[in-house]
Amino acid sequence: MLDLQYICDHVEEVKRNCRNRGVDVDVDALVALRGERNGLITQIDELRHQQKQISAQIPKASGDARPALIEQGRALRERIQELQQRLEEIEARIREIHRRIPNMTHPDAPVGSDESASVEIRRWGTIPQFDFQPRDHVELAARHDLIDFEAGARVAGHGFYYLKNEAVLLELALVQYAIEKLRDENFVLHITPDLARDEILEGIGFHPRDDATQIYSIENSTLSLVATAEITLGGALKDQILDVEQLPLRWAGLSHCFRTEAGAHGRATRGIYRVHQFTKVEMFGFTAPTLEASDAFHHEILRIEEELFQGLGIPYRVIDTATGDLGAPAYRKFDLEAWMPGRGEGGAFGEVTSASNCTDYQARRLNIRCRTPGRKGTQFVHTLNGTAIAVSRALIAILENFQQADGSIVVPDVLRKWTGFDRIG
RNA sequence: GGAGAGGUGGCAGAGUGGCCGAAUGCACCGGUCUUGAAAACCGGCGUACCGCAAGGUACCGGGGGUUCGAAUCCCCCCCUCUCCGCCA
Repeated sequence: MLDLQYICDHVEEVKRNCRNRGVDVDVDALVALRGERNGLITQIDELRHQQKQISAQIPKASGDARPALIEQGRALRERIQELQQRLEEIEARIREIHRRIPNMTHPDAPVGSDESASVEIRRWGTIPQFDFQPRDHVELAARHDLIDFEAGARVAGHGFYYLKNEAVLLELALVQYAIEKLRDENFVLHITPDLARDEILEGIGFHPRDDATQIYSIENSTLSLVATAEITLGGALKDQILDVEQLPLRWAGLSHCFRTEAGAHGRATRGIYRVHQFTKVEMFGFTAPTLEASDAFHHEILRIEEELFQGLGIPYRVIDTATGDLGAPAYRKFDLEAWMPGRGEGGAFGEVTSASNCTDYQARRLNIRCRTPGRKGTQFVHTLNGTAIAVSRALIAILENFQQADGSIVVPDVLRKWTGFDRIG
């Protein structure tokens, strides 16, 4: 959520930003409604002021002066209630527009309506050249009995799967690898709940009970399954006031992630690229409320993501996400796309991580503030999030990049201390 | 699942219809004292909204209600804690 005052002070910028992000929202209506709202508030405050004065007179008033005062008070109450009702209607309309306005955008973020406008910043690694026809991860998994899609479908439906045998150890190794790296980077480690209250999801920017939601909700409750530990990590400090000197907070969280993938059917449904459940290690940052602070943290998250994939030896490219593809909360977003030899015709890059700077957009909704010594009041902190390892997609990259002519798969060196084996097959 | 207790400012914790936006303590900020620090003492210190300002209004878990007037009374909901049961 943007500050309403900011929106009204920067109408043209906000409108342009909405256009760039492909969000159709009537900013002028918002400004007009706010004017109406302010007028009403002024009126109501004045009436309440009168009412208070009358009420204060009553205990001191003589017996025969009282009935008239009481009657005046009653009349004022009724008038206030009327105006109050109108005010609430207007505020509801304001909220409806307000919540649809996305975050502002980093000046360097590429402007464009979709993915195709995103900019590749750099590449790392060498795309493997195979002197045989490379298999995709589904074939490789079948060959080594690593993933049971049929059992997943029988038990939980399409999009669920069982990891088996070496894949189990690979998942655990990837988690350990990411966790160890983040501990070395001085992140506070967490294993978070896999469910969260809907208000937390909304604060982060998800819409749990919407029609086209990405979120599984628990019936007869206000809980939903989390789509990422971003939700539980960010939500953990809801309504808290932090000391700016203890910022930035560097947090990491391990959780399962559940996604309905509504509307994604028929799109890359093969294998474990797009699934309803996976395991992920996530980074989250709370920084001081300045673009310098959050920008610096953003680049640090990106650096860590790159180092994780460099450590695995998986080629990737870094994408600066176009405005139309940022989603509402992000001010800027970098994605890592790993090379996946089995993807598309002859291999393709596939998204494996993302790193977002959400500035104060989430903090305003979650009411996470900080206090600065010598400064009056509080400010909303900046929040950031980034993927350390999303296991399912990292697994694809490992299986496909490190497959050998004989069908075996070489395990990245950095994982071997946890897998206990250096090759599958 | 059963029984009970409770939700008040950054924290702790008073407050059962008007004198309460709210005592007190801690924390924090400024000052006196001190070589410096601590202690002690003095003063200040919630958030948000409306207003050019003076100032005003709202906020005691959330929502409704009673009343001229509600932190305080009534109703509904949410949450937290304790004990018991069940359970990895």
